[in-house]
Amino acid sequence: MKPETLNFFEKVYEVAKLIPYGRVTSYGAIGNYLGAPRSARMVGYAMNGSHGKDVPAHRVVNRKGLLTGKHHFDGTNLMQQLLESEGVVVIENQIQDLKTVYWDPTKELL
DNA sequence: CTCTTGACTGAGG
DNA sequence: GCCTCAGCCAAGA
Repeated sequence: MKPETLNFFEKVYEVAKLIPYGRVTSYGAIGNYLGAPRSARMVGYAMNGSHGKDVPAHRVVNRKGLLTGKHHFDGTNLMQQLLESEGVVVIENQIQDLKTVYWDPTKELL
C-alpha cells in the first residue's frame, strides 16, 4: 500500500491552509509542490472533500485565475465574495491582477 | 475489470 | 490572447 496516495489529500489540505491572506494559488502549483504536477485534477478532487475542514478552498483556483470551483460552494457568489473580502479583485469569477495575488508554494513556501 | 466524469494543464492552430 | 485536443490520476457506477 502506498501511504503517499493517502497523504495526498491531507497534503493538499495542509498546503491550502498555508496560503497567505489575500493570496491565491492554482491546483497545478499545489500538485507540483506535492510532487504530482500531472495530478492537478486530483487536487481539485481532494478539495471536494475539504468541506467541514479549515481549508480555504476559495483561495485555490485554476491557473487562469478563474473560480472554476465556485459551483461547489453554497452560494452563487460566495467564493468571489470571500476573495474580495481578502482584498482580491474578482470580476465575473475571474481574478484580476492574478500575478499580483498569486502565491506559488514551490517558490514562496520553499 | 471497463467506462465516464471531473474544483486541471500544456501544446498546437 | 482565444479555442480545441489530448494527457493526466482517482473515484464511482
